[in-house]
Amino acid sequence: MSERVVPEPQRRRRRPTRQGVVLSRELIIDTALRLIEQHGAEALTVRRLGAALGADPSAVYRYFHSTDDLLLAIADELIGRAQAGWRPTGDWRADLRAIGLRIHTAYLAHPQAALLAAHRTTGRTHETAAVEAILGVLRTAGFPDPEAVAIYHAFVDQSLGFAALDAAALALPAAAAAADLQVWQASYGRLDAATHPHIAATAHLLSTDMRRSGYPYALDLLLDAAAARLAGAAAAATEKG
Amino acid sequence: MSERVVPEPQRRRRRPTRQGVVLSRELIIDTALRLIEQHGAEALTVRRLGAALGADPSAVYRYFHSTDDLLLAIADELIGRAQAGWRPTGDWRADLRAIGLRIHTAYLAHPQAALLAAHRTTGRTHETAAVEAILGVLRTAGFPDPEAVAIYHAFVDQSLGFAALDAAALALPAAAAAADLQVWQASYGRLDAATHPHIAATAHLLSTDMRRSGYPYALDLLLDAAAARLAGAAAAATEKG
DNA sequence: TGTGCTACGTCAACGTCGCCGACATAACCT
DNA sequence: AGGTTATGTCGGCGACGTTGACGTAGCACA
Repeated sequence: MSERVVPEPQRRRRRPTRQGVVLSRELIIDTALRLIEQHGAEALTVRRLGAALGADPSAVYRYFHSTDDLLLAIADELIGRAQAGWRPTGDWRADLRAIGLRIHTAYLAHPQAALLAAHRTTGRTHETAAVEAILGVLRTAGFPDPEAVAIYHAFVDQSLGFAALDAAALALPAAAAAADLQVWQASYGRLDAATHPHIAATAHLLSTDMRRSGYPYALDLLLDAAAARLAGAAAAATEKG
Repeated sequence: MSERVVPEPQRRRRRPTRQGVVLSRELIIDTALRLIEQHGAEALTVRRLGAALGADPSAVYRYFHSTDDLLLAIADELIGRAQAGWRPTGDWRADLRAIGLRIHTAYLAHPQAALLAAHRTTGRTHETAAVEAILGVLRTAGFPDPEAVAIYHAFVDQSLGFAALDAAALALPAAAAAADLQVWQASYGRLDAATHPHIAATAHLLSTDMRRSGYPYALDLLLDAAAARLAGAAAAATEKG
């Protein structure tokens, strides 16, 4: 086989499939995303994708080297969607909060792809744009460079980490996901107060709280701490100068 | 079939396999961890596990209902190793910091397994013990229950999220990992100051900072914010009472 | 020491998966 | 109009998780 995939710009012969569909990378990515969205993460198999497209499953390999290649392409699409239309307001805290929540929700909209995407450094245009935007918010807010970089690092990795964690939970097969949720009511709700007093005292709070993502609260904690450090840096500068 | 698995305490007939190995849940878990460690996460299949054990693959189903069941057992084992030997000191902040770092390092010791396990709720003994310990630290420190639960949630998911993220980086094939690191020097180091002023101004800081995990710093930020909220709650209580 | 029960290791098989080599044909170029 | 070749289709390979049936070896009890 050696090279089955032809780069998109060189494609010229758009032969329709037996069922009359004209394939393209874009169409395949959109169809894959729709498949994940409608029928769950485990529905994305090459055979099912072929069926959904109205083409032989192996036709997908004319456009992507492997399913991993396809998933990375989907991931790249997600990064673009997360950033689309964002503009800074000048309020650093509100801006960072908005960016964080955007990343989180964009990834969670397509958990399967998020799992693969979250931990890679691509260096591509969408990524560099995001890095520049976040650093810009921090530096114009008045954070000294070393602090700005450290907070940038913590902020981004926390966002991606939570996104990956929450995406993974969503990407679970339905049965496993239900079981995981059930644990908080079943197991933790019935633990003996003698052996596990703290869990017993807060079981009702736990079972409702663990249903939601912990990200928004964690994000607020991070922004709180950052604000405190900014105030500290400003005070030190005033005192000194 | 209905029930193939016999609970561990009721096992009595320890028949060796054809190759002379005496199976047990513990042996299977250890072997699975070793398999993942040596040959990557994708090497954990029932067939390969059987081969590594010196037993028929289906023998695994005498000890675990499914591969997911096995995975949960592995996850709980990792939690157990993280907590092994930990004792509270009475200083809530130091205690939480120690637990967080323990979780992080325990998962990073088995990056491939961490990737599979970090996002599961097991409800098993090691996990409940860890939950009880963390909640205990927070509640005896004086956090009101709702706040204790919220901070618990943020703390745990932050630890697991970073663990998963950093584990993923460690688990990458050597070539891909090197490429990812290189990006920070190559791509980001050469961006034009006109189009990306903030990155250009901090490129040297970025390339050194992104080499390390952002977790310790993010953890400190979280603890800072928690301490501030505890102080606020204490002040409100004093004022009121 | 012998006998019966059954836990547990083994075997073969099912349906699914990703992926690939070979083939056929329609779209384009000249 | 004819040749080239990109691209859709077909059949099949090896691996996957999982299961039902089978046999045998270990234990309990005599």
